[in-house]
Amino acid sequence: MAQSNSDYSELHVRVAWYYYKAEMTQEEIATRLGLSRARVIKVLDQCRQEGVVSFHINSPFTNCLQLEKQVIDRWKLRDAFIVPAVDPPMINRNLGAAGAQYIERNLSKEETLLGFGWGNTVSLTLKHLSLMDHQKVSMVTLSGGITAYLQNTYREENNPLFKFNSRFHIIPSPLLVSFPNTCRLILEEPEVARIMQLAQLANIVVVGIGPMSANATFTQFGYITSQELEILQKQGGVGDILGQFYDKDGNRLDVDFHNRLVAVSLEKLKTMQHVIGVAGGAHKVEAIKGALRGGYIHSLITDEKTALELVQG
Amino acid sequence: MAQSNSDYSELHVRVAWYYYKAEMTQEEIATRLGLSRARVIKVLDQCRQEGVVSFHINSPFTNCLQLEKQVIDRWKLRDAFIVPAVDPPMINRNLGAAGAQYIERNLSKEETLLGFGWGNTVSLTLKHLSLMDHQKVSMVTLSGGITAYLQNTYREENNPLFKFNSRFHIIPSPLLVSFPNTCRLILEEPEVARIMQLAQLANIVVVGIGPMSANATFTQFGYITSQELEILQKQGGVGDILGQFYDKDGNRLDVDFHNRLVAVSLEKLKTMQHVIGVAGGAHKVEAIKGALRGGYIHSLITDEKTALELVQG
DNA sequence: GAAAAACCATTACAAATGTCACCGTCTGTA
DNA sequence: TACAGACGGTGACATTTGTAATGGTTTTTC
Repeated sequence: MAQSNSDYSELHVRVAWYYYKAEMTQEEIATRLGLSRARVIKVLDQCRQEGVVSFHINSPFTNCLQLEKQVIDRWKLRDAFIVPAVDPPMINRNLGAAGAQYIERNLSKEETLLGFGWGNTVSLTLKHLSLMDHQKVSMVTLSGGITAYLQNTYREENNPLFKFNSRFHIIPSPLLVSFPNTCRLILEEPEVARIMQLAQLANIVVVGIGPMSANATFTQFGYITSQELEILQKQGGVGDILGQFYDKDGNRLDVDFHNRLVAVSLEKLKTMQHVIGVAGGAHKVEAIKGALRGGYIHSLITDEKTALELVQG
Repeated sequence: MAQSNSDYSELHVRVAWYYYKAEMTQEEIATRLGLSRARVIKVLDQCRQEGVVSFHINSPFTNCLQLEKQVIDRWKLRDAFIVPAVDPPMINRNLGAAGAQYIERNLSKEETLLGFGWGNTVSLTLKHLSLMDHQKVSMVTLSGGITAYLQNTYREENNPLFKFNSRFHIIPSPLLVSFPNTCRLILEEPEVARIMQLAQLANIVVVGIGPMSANATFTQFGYITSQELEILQKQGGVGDILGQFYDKDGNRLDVDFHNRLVAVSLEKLKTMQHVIGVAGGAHKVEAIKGALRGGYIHSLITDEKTALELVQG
């Protein structure tokens, strides 16, 4: 019954099924399959990690729906998905799970192209996405800086890039380069230009929203020095999307290093089909408001606490 | 934050989210929400029961896929979904879970009409279907005999009939009546005829396959006496779909009580868009083979063990 | 072909989860 | 007012799940 090459996931699917669908205990499963209980535990762990099993929370009537409505109305959004708040260290994990569930349920049967922005939350969303064996999904990045997508993965096989049968199109370049000139040249490279054009066709785009602070992923990655950060703040910057900073009204700042970024421009982002912002946490509220005022995102995924601040502000 | 009337599910969604997505322990959840741990356990139970949370098993590469292919080829099916086998008493539960997951993943974004046949497995499928708040789903029955759909539910609010925002169209009649004449009159009733016509439009139809034995749900419900059963067996009957018996080649038997059934006929079933049979267990193998030979179903959902018998036979 | 690494069973223990019996509170009813 | 019944908290206990240490076996690597 076991198959040579597919043994690995064969076992995983089987264990996951027995545990989550047939509601057998781990001990029963171990006995039945001739494994140690410890092994069953490990396999189940991997199943959750790698999306062999995924949990969906369906609210039949209302949950944060009340709040969702308020946020949608107040900010003229297309859609909002608001999930229960968790404590700070876990916020991004939580939002990643939220983003993934949102995407999964909004995936149509048709061929879909998913666009992904840069950042920790986005990367976590990617991580939580379950392998969708039966769906035709391709993915494309909206910026350079591939490493950021990989930071939250454990091993190679567990890499989101491999989760999809279909293509993963990555802009082959760093996110930020040293000279505007280099940047221009990279953007003109056919291989790069091709992917950025492809990105325009994405059906769903997920972007993170970066706050204006020293502990933002963006600054922590060393893309911005603390002096530069100060300058940006002086110019009224409140946050960034795809590395591009804007003020509280959402106007893109006119700063040097925007010319050194390899990323889809905010202008182009505005023309895309469905841009979803995933962000939350007290320190991001101003950044989110700016993004909303700038009209860069159509839908917002966030947590309760943040959402409350967005409607009360 | 809590809302008067929606308190009930509000809490449920919150607890489920914290447990399954944020991976908090029950104790943490209890503390955070000011509940007893026992309560959290109960709420989680209800969440699983009522589909507030649902588990999906996604096989990235292969699982029983090998077998699925074989079954599809051998019987010229459109699709097959084969899940790990469990021990006899749990078979139907398992198949119900399988049926539900299959439907959920095959639901398109568009308005969908689901048709449901009669029987225990079908009823369990219905029970496992998660409330799909964002999907437009209507349901329609293919036969009389409403009670069968309710046998596996616990309380009123937990009733599948209420799971769907949208309409649930039920043929208002018993499954079997005493005289062919009564039957004819019922079928001519506009209210009945209307729904049976509607059923023709179903995008997906799920039917059970009944075996030819005294402990089949059909006989246990008292629709058939043991003498009648014997007669049917003598005539070559191997199983039934929607109360209609057929022989091993799938030819519908010519027996009296088919004229007393309020159900979509097998002939009409054959013209439907996508008919899915859900059935498994050693005692059903012959019935399933008959159904396959008769061409009554396009796709089959079953378990490994049964599938093996189907390809080896 | 030997050392290193990966894998897995086993065991014992710790933590989380599930069950139960008991109790108080609140609500509707006679 | 009294009483029944639903609900939910509490604490003891049983079961299940998770973790870590040990040791044997297989696979990889040089």
